[in-house]
Amino acid sequence: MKAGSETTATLHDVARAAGVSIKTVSNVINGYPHIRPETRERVEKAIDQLHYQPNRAARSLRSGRTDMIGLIVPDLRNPYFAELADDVMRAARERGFSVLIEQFDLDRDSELAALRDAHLRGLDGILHSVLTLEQGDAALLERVPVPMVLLGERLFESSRDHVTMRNTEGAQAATAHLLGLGRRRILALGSHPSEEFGSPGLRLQGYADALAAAGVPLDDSLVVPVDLWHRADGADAMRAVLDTGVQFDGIVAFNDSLALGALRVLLERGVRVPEDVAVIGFDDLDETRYSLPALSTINPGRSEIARTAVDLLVARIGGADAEPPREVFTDFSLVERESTAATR
Amino acid sequence: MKAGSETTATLHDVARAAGVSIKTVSNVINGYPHIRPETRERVEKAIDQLHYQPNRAARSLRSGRTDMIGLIVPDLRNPYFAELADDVMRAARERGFSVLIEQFDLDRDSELAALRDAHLRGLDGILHSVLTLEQGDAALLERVPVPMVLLGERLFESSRDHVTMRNTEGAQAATAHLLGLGRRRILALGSHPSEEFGSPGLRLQGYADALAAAGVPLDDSLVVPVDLWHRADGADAMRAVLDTGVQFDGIVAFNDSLALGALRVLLERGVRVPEDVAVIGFDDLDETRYSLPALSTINPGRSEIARTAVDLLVARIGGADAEPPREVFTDFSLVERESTAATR
DNA sequence: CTGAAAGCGCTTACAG
DNA sequence: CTGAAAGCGCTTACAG
Repeated sequence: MKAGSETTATLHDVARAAGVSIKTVSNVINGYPHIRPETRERVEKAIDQLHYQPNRAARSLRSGRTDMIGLIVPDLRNPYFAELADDVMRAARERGFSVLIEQFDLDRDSELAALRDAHLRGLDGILHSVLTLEQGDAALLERVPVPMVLLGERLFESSRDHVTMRNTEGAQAATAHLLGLGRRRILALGSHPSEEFGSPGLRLQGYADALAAAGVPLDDSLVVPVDLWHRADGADAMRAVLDTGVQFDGIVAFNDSLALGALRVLLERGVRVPEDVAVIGFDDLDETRYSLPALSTINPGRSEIARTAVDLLVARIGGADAEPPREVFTDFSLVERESTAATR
Repeated sequence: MKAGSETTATLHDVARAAGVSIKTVSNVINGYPHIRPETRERVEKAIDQLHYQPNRAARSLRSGRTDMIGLIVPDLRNPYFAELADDVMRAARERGFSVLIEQFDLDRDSELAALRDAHLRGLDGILHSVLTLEQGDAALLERVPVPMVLLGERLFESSRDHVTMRNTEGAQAATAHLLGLGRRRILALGSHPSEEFGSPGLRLQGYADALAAAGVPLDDSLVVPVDLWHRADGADAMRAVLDTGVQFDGIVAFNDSLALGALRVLLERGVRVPEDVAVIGFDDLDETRYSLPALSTINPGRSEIARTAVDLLVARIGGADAEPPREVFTDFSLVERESTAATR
């Protein structure tokens, strides 16, 4: 054993240096009580001198835990998921977990592949942000060999916990907000006609509910399907709508990216926001504060979603694995900014 | 051994089911040649039936590898780092590695803490996006127990590989572009007066170089310090500049977020872009395509930075650990969009 | 081409 | 309060 050697010290090296058994060193490291102060001190000194850091693979092999959770999300270029990842990492860290992120690229095959990935076996648990999973995939979810919590809309029954916002109520609040400004021809931007459930379907439902409650008939020409919810798609859809000549005085966009894309086109075409058209989005992305005009939006409580999901997962990891799956809805709030300021 | 048992199969279970030794199973899994086809087939069948997945902790303990690399970045709310993380994950995956992301929250203590984190020991290598590290921290970098590649400006000498863009040349190109449009009073937005090196210092140098080359004297009142480079900071700085009454006809913002924040304030105040003021940023964030007007910017070759850094790291992990540290500069390009369109 | 055995570095009953 | 020993599930020389 050379002083200053580059080779990594093990528990045995520390034990030898401190003149105790490896059990005692392990006890000190893992914070067990009932160790004589002078023993503890000697061990800690040896740890410092040798720059000892436990071998995580050995610890995991023995304990069966890795203190890592996986976060499976569509992609981090989408600011919603980047901000979600940030929130999840903060919540996980508070609970003593690191986060391994896996992207899956917006298509179904890629999403399924992520759930079959062998890496899952090396994680204590998985947070999965659902995009295309459906009832037929429930069996696949059962086969994931670790605890798992789903984020986003529950499209199906499964044995897994699940955390989501109140999509329908959020969209209803957004629509009611525009109705309260006196708007009557409100575009619903981002529907997915083929999906009854999932965020698009639920948000469309909320839109319809709000109209019904206000006695405003639903005009199908105001419901605009947009397949992907990126900014470019919102811009494209907005151009198409303007080109048809359909009249409207408000927009409920089903996410902020769509709203921001639409905003850009409206301004480009000389449509004034909010004077001519009031616009509200969904997600409360950081950048909605800085768009021109600043975008009103539904804050889905993303931090709370992250915290709740991590807590549920940690509980499962901690042994609450037999309990029935839980479904948690988080609170949302309406954020009023310039794009829906009163103008009349 | 119950059929359909929930307990996880091990190599021994597979070996027993296939009637071979665990060595043979291991050989099949790790793709060694020279296995009789029928043996391989029997083993593969047993693996399928038992849903066998290797225990990664055991594999790591034995092999000394985890097939995971760490990515240490300031924070994912910043779109630059979210897009970088995306690029790094794609590059890593191609090389067979997963990515564990660690954020460090923009302050020095947090950045240093990330480098001391015990989790590093469980990774095959580290990619670290430098924010505040300086010469005095070189010793700390030596102590990181795994291969490491630094991203971003090299502020100091160390024994680690390093990948960055040509900051000075990029800023020079951006400034020259505005000069080429006939602009003469060009704001430099985002300087850090106390830092001579690092991105802010190098970009300011490029700005100064371009002015000098064009014979335009540098006016200190046009060099605007901005501490943080978030959109809100760009907006605040822009308001402050407009309030002083300083005249200008161009802006070189030291990153896109600053540019986007400034853009918002300019439009709010009725300043026309690019007619009154031409604006160019730095980073080529996805959203610069969709701002109003679309933002010209310097594309730093982020994907190439990510790929290069991952490749260097993988080479170190693969044993090229004795070679002297390499410094790699990636190519940038100037992306012309509406915010610097010719108007005269 | 395949097998028996050692050992990676921990944690955890089991003793004392 | 501390020690000696087993064993987590792999990979890897070493034999044959």
